[in-house]
Amino acid sequence: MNYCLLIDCDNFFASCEAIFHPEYKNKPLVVASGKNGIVIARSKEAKALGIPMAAASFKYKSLFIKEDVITCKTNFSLYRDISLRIRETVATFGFPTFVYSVDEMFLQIPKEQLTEKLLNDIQKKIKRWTGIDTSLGVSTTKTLAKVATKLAKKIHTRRKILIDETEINQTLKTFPVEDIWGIGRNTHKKLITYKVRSAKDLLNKNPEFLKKLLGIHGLRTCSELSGKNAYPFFQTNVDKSLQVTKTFLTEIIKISSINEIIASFITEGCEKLRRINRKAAEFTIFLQSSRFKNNRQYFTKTYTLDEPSNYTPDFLMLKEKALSQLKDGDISIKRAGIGFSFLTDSHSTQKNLFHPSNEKNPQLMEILDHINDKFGDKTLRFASSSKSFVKRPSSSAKYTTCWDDILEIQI
DNA sequence: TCTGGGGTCCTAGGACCC
DNA sequence: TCTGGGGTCCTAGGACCC
Repeated sequence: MNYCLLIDCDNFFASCEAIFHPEYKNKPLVVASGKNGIVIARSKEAKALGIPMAAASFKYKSLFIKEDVITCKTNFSLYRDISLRIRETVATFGFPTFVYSVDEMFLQIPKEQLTEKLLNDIQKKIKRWTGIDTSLGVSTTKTLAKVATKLAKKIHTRRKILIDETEINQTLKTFPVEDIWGIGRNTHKKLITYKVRSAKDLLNKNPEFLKKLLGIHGLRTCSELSGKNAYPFFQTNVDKSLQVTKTFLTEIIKISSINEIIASFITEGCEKLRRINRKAAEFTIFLQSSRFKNNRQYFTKTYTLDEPSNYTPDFLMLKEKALSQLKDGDISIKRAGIGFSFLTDSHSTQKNLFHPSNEKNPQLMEILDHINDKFGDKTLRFASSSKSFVKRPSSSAKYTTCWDDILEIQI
């Protein structure tokens, strides 16, 4: 029998920013999603100042100034790379591992091998090899391991083994239902009307009621809370869809501008597809007006391709088709994006019998990717895509993934 | 004035078939 | 006037996660 260990990186994005800036240590720091974006990560000190998650940063500007809060713009290539290093570090312990997100992973630990010392060793090694602090929670199911991790974050060791049945029971009595993994805002609202406030209250409801109110999710959550695994340890790790979306600083009404922007998204998305050796059979373009205003407008077009593709011009053509239906001012666009779905392996794609593909030159894309890899993004680009459609506030350097950004130190 | 950007899975209802 | 029943598949939208 195995236990389930969840490793959760503390304040992950904020901690990543601090790795290469010792002067950021023990200072309030937030990572925001753009110039006026929302706060998506906070250091311990920033949390203590009462800055909530997902706060619109412009609303907290004066607090940021008053308290000397360091604000960083997201630097995902850095976070991804640090995440990869953490995985490599954890792999040295040799337990089956399922990576759940950029800052969380589950490990299967055989019952007889679980000790406080093991957990301590894992934490220490990750800290030493990557500079990141972690919280560890152990229990019998993933959902309970999540509960344990929540508890761990309140303990100074940041470790919690929650396997004793009586203790689990006691814990669930006071564990807020909205903190359970899988219970979101909407479900919480529903549950409150039935006076379900703690995890235990949820467990006490009968299955038929739960199925009706929350669907299959509710049943699974309950089963996990009672110690029965409802999710396989290894879940699919293959991407099923891929998106590129952006929210703009100001609204866009000119179709020619949106044309360029979507073309850039397509270029970026197709590069991603080729990097992960995937082709898409379905393609979506969407444009949206601001979600904070009345009269929300949407424009969505989905195309099914005759044959899966990751050849940029295929999608640029579909974009022409979609956007030709619009004229300036039809919609004031605050957010736009594209999505690829029904991804298949690019080496074994199904050909279409009735629409034989015109011979595309995959080498062309290979060369393009190669040149851009070597000489930097957008060295070579399609004329229809804009070179840079937003002035990006600068992120921290790509310390670990870009030769030009490698840190120089004097000793 | 300014409010990420990715993902996954499930469900209800319509279309369609025999 | 009266017009079945059971099944599958597809899709949009909703809920959740980080």
